[in-house]
Amino acid sequence: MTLSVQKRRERQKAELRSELVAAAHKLVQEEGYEGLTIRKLAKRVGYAPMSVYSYFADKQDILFALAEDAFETLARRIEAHPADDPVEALKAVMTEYAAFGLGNPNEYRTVFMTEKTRLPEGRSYEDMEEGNPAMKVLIKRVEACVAAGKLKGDPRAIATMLWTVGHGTISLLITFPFYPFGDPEAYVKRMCNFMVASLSAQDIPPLTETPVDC
Amino acid sequence: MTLSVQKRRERQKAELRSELVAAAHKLVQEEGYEGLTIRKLAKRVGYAPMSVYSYFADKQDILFALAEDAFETLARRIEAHPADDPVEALKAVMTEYAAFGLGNPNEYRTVFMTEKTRLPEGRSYEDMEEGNPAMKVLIKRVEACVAAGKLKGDPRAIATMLWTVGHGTISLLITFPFYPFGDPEAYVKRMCNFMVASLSAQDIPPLTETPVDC
DNA sequence: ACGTTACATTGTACATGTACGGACACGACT
DNA sequence: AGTCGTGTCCGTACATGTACAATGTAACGT
Repeated sequence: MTLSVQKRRERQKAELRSELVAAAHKLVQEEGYEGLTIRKLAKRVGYAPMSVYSYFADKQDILFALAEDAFETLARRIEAHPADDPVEALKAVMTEYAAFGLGNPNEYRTVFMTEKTRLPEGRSYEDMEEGNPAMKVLIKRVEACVAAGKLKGDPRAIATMLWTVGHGTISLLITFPFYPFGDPEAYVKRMCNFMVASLSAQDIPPLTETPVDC
Repeated sequence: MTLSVQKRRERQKAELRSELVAAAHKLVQEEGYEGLTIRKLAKRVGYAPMSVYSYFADKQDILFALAEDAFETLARRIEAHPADDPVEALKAVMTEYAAFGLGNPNEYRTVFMTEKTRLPEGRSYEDMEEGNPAMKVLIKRVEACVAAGKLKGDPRAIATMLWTVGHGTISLLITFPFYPFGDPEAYVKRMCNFMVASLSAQDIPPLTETPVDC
């Protein structure tokens, strides 16, 4: 019964990890984002500070776990949105994404604006989609637009470009709240509409691995 | 002679601050970005660690000073670029900006991707242009394009949108080097060309302070 | 049953950013 | 001249993240 023992161990470990994440979540809610320290977290669950490191590589890892939870709810919120017209459905992804980023700047920052020294242990790219389930929805809805003839070109390239602009918009609004963007929501809508209109007018080629001529 | 004495003091202080910045710069060159610590820096200039805080509010402030230096050289590099056609001149701003960001990720990060808890003491918005001289050039060249009839609309709005996309591109390339953007330079050029082409096709209204209808 | 091995837990220790308050020098004002 | 205020410099102290290694425990092989 070696396997079953191993699995029980893993399950135990996963449970304790979840408990730590829950405690961290409560701590953040109660004392704010900078109130989350390893020592306080350990005390909450009755462990020694260093024990936390059996479950998380470092503090970033804890923040990542918190942010992943938040992003899952984002994905659900996007999916839950009504999608009569494929183009409107695509716009909804961007506006919901932006609303989430502006409403959860800490989580957005830890996932999209911090150095990626260590990727969470899986194979690079899929892991990013894992930690960002919204990306999957985005690609799906882009494909729907292409299928409906509203957009033309490579879906992944289009989605990547949309992500690029959405991220630029959100991160600037977060980082420079005093810059005169005007109303944040209006600026988000402007960029969103601009991108959809512009993409509609072009045939977007796939991303190229090699340096390009012009 | 109160004034002159005050000024001498200020000059002295500015000199010492510059000396500290220079020492910090050398430290970073020698030991890398995480080798820059307050204690090492203080030892370099023969001060006690806490003395550094007479010249900088905190460590971020030091990093900011370093980054500002770097951005000034960026502005010079952009200005130095030949600008026969106004559209080409505009594209040159974006590609140089991107090249700088990809080549100096640490500086780019401290200026554009860190929380702005304390703005450097001046009045919000102009200070941002101060720390980012490239923005001034960008607006100027957008105005040139508008004047030449190549672009239509509000120059500041156009410049802001270009900045948004440029920043999104650079920060994603920096943060997710493993995401399959393809060749980074090619992706930068793609976004740059896409934006110029798209902006050419529309009349861009000014940024609005109030929430918008559609 | 017994030694071995792997792993969870922890105690200690260190480097770091920085808050706090003291010591001191020097110009300003009476 | 003497007192005071202001700003510089620094010694001490604390919270924090985390490296290192010791200790204990539980499963495993023999």
